[in-house]
Amino acid sequence: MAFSKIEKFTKKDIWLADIAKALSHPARIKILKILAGMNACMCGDIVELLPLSQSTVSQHLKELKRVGLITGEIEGPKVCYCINNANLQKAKSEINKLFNQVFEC
Amino acid sequence: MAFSKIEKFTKKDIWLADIAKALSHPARIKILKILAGMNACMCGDIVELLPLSQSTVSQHLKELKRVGLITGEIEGPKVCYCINNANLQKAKSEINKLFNQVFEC
DNA sequence: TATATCTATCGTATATTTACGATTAACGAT
DNA sequence: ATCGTTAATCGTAAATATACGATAGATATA
Repeated sequence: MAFSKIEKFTKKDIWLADIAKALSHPARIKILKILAGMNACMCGDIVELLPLSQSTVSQHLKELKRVGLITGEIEGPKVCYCINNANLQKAKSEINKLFNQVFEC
Repeated sequence: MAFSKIEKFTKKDIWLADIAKALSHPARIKILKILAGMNACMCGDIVELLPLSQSTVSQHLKELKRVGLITGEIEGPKVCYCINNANLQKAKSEINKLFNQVFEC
């Protein structure tokens, strides 16, 4: 790769691509669904619901947190993960906007 | 990585992740917007609109074609790329479904 | 205070992605 | 038939992602 060319694109496109990247692994899709199904937030029993090790799940959670789709609050010895509804809403609407923009061809 | 665990997830989640992966680079987001702006399909002058080499753009086009978001028809010595509206529509609605599913928490 | 539990991080191995230049293949025009 | 144009593919290098076990840090409980 020598050097990444990512900085040559618009902030918006970089942001959209970054959200898409966070959604680009089935484990992370599943984590979002699990967190939704719990309706209150929940801690890392997520690990038991995924066919992956604790450390790998932790990495996937970190990636979702990085783009702001979830939050993780320390609660005693556990960590309580939640969907970040505001950011999810923003992601949804921006992705929709992209699709609509691409449709009008 | 030793072995990928992707086959341990549902077909639907794998498919969603795959679409997201195709959208996970700003060059591919921009390519979709370019193709939309042309409203008829167009050939690889896309290259001139991107800060990337011809071979790199070709790889990005291949990735978008792989997941079916665009089509590429040979037209003489050129290749004419188009948005695949049906597949784009499907992607849009499934991603929306995912977001709505995750919201109801 | 010692112990058990939970989760992030470190170190590491392997796979995949990104990017480029060079080459090849396919075609139209001369 | 040759030449120029277009775009895919090959070979390669470097960056990033995926996955795990081991370890470390934080905390609740005994």
